[in-house]
Amino acid sequence: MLAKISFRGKRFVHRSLVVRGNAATFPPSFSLCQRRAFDGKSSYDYREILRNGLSDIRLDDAIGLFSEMVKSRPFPSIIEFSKLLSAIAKMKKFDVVISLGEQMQKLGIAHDLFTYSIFINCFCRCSQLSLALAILGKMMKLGYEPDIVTLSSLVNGYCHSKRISEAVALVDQMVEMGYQPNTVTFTTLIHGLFLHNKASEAVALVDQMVQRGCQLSLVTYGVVVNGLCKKGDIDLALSLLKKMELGNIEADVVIYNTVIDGLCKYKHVNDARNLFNEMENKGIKPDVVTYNSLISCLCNYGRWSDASRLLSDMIEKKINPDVVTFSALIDAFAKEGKPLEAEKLYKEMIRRSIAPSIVTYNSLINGFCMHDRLDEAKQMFEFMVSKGCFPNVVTYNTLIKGFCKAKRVEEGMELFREMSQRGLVGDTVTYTTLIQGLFQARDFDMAQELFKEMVSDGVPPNLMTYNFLLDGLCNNGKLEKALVVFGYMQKSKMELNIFTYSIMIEGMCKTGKVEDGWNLFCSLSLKGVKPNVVTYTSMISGFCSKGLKQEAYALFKKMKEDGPLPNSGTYNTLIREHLRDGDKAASAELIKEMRSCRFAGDASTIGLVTNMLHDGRLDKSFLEMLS
DNA sequence: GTAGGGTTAG
Repeated sequence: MLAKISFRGKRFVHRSLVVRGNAATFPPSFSLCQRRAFDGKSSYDYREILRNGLSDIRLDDAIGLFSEMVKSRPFPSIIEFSKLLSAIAKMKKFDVVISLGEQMQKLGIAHDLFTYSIFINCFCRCSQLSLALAILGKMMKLGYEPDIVTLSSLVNGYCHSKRISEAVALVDQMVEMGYQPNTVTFTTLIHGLFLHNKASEAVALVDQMVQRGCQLSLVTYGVVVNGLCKKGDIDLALSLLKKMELGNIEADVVIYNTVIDGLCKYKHVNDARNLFNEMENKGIKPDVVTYNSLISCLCNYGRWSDASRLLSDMIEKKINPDVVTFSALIDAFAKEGKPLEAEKLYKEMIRRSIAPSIVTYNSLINGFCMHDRLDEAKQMFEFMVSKGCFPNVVTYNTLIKGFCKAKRVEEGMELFREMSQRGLVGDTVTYTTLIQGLFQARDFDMAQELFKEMVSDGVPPNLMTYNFLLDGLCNNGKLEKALVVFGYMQKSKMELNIFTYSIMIEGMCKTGKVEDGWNLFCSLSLKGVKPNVVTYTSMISGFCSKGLKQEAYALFKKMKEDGPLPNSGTYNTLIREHLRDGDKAASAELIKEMRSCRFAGDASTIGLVTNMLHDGRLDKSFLEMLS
């Protein structure tokens, strides 16, 4: 069950262990082997290493140290073991700690309160809460009472095991039993609440902890500011940052980065830049992450020249760009259809010995796909594999989307099969893209087949998947089936959007169920969903098809008063209705209005007018008016 | 010698 750690004994010994003695004459590893060969056991003092502190020790060396410790007789004290274990836990190598603990057990080295506490923490951190609880039971049987530290670890364990209500209950229980939750306990729970999208409870708990006399720490502020930024409450995050600084807790670069990134994500680039200046004025140096947030943000706006300027700026300030910096810029240039610029940046990152990552390659592939250069996309795909960088589900999704968009859905399906052969599992995006592609190619059966496969494979369809399915069914004359799916969607927890309703309204209107369509349209305001231009146009078209010209015109009027702006489709639908009706004056009037909005007659309208010209119902001037 | 957290790219 637990990860086994392979021991490669001597290779793990820390350099400082061998510097003493004949290090000058022998290379380190050689000198060590020599000594081992002499006496068959370690001849250096692990105690000295422990005394000197383990803060900078590497994992390999820590494991080597452990293997030396278990060789010595008598065994080192449990305090010495716990120093080593906690150093490894600080590296977040929790599985290693657990494995070493098991080895101690096998060797008959008894644990104490501290080592048990370390194991409980490690089990909690790697989501093995039940094992943590088992250790707690064992520990209590031995007469050790858990203290606030151990209990806080368990609170963390519940938070990380999606059992937030039990985490809350545990803290309540602790209070009942007379424990005093401290800053760490509260901060852990606040973090858990944010992780479970319970931001308001988290914020309320901050107030409670203050009332209980617990000081907020930099960590507490970090948790809260991050949680607020992630849900878009940037103003509150910003005011907390100010409050923290007024309370004499010194801000660091990371908390500024968090807020700057939040501002970037929620489209306040200028505020982000202002905060950037503010932090510099306060003497907090921005780092590569700060720049990466700003550069990515500018790239997302297509402001690649501003982004490039920031790259020069950071290099000037001797802040080294990394793979994230280059990937963001390469992504922007590739999307913009500037492959030469992207390649220049790619070469520059190689020159700086920065290894491209899968994200870099995926961006390059996406750039080619977006500009219908599928052959080059595939070449890039092969190139990345040749460089030992293996495609992931995003790589395949990008290529599949490219092929579907280029109406080459069979090749998309081929890629889908290939990825399965490589042991990669398609996700919601993969299936959704292919279902859309298949419907577009009018391969209705295969599309529905794939939807079934998606569900049976346990890949959860999302709203987009369902919308494509509804659209496909409606376009295939299967309104009844679409209505069943729609009914299911309404009963589910999914929040349907205007696309869902537009598809259904159009489907109803096109099959003559205009009244049903109208009822659904009227129900939208109750649902708090605003109809868009497509919804209005579908409904207007529905009225027209039933000859309900007045209703159509009334809805058009309402749309102009408080709805979305009519588009070419809206005008053309109404113009055709007037023409069929023989109402030349009204048609001419509407064509004029449409032209003033810079729209022109569409193929369907021009076709109708041409026919009417031939049979003499219209004169030439109509055709001229249309374009 | 034991507990908590926050930032960036597709």
